[in-house]
Amino acid sequence: MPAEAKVEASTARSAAQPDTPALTERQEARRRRILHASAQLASRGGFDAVQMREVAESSQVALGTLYRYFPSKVHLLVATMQSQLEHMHGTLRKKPPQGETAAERVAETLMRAFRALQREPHLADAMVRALTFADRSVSPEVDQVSRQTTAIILDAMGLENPTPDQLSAVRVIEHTWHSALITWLSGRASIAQVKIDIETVCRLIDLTDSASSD
Amino acid sequence: MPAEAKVEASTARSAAQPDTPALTERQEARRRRILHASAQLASRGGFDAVQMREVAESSQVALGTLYRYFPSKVHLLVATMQSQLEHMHGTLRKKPPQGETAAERVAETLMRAFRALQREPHLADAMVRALTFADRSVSPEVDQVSRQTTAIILDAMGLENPTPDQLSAVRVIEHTWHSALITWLSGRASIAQVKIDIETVCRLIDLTDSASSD
DNA sequence: CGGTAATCTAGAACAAGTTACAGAGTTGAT
DNA sequence: ATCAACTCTGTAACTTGTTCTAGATTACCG
Repeated sequence: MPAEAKVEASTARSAAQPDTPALTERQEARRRRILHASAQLASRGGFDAVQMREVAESSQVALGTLYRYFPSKVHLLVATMQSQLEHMHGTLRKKPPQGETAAERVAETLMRAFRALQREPHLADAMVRALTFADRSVSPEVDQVSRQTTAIILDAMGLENPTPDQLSAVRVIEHTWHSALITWLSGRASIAQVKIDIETVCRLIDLTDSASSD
Repeated sequence: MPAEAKVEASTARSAAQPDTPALTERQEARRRRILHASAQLASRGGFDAVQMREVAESSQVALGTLYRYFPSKVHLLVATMQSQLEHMHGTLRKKPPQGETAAERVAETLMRAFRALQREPHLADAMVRALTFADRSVSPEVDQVSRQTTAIILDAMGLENPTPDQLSAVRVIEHTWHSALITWLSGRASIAQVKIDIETVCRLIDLTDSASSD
């Protein structure tokens, strides 16, 4: 039998990954420390500043243990993004967007998220770069992030049963969102530019606004 | 004075970067060998298979020289993408798309490019991953790729003087194109999915089809 | 309590990107 | 032909992500 008493954690993570082997309290604590250290280092210097040895030291964990929890730097940063996304989804829920149309509400929501990212541009850099650099071995985790993002957008649209067309539009919005962030982070597009791109792509929603949910 | 007689090359590259110090024939040859080796290795195993030491060896160039020509692996792969893009733009010019509307023609063009990438998925992986992973130090080169892509799309639309709205739509299409490629490369989206996303985003063009060029 | 299986730690070792450097090779000018 | 300036080569060193290993800890079970 394994070490450290297993405890059923009721976090979003265990809910999302029911096959996860269930962690001890101390293990949960370690995991939190690691993610915290990761976010902290990322906030300073972005992707490059998140160095595995430093994360391990900051979180009081041996390097090998860090790799047991997160099998690669990209896994770690994608998990960091998951945790930040959950936080943001919670925040967004509290103040739903005010726009008249679904397109306006989605654009408003994404701009709100964008402003949050602007407050920690280095952290944003680390998370987004990891997300787009992730290879197949990180697919499940990246997919989880994608689902979370989709949920946020659908929330903003106020839809229960989106049509396939609407889901396509949402996917395109996500594509634009990620790629626009990258162009901003690498200094090739201004904040204003990103705003325009988001507003532009959100018009797609109106194209599918007729047929809709229950 | 420097070594090796300077020769004014009339390639797309020197035309695009007039500040480039102009290369010797032998230097042009080295550069070509390097790009060729890069593409070859990428075609095998994707991003990870492009190892700087191997590229240097394959192209009969010392490691230091490789770094003089391309200051990082990402620079190298972005340059590889530039060269591939030029080739593709040439190919596409020869057979313009047949669609009735601008949206159809753009979608057709991108799908043609997509099919080309499918023939060398590893190469596509290396180039696209490099492109989205590039940091600020590669901005000029990435921007060049972006301009080239924009040119291809505008060609397909058949526009001379695009409106700001249309340029926004084109940017969003590019965002979707890059991000959709990534989801495909990382196995999170099927080919069919990418097709749908491209077709979906191309509808944006119709939204701006009224006001247009001469 | 004692045993055992899994986990954790500390540190070495390895891999690949990047940098540094000494010496040889080119090139254009004089 | 010689020189100065630049470039190229070959190689070692350094950095950081990743893997490996031996020994200490922890948790559970009887």
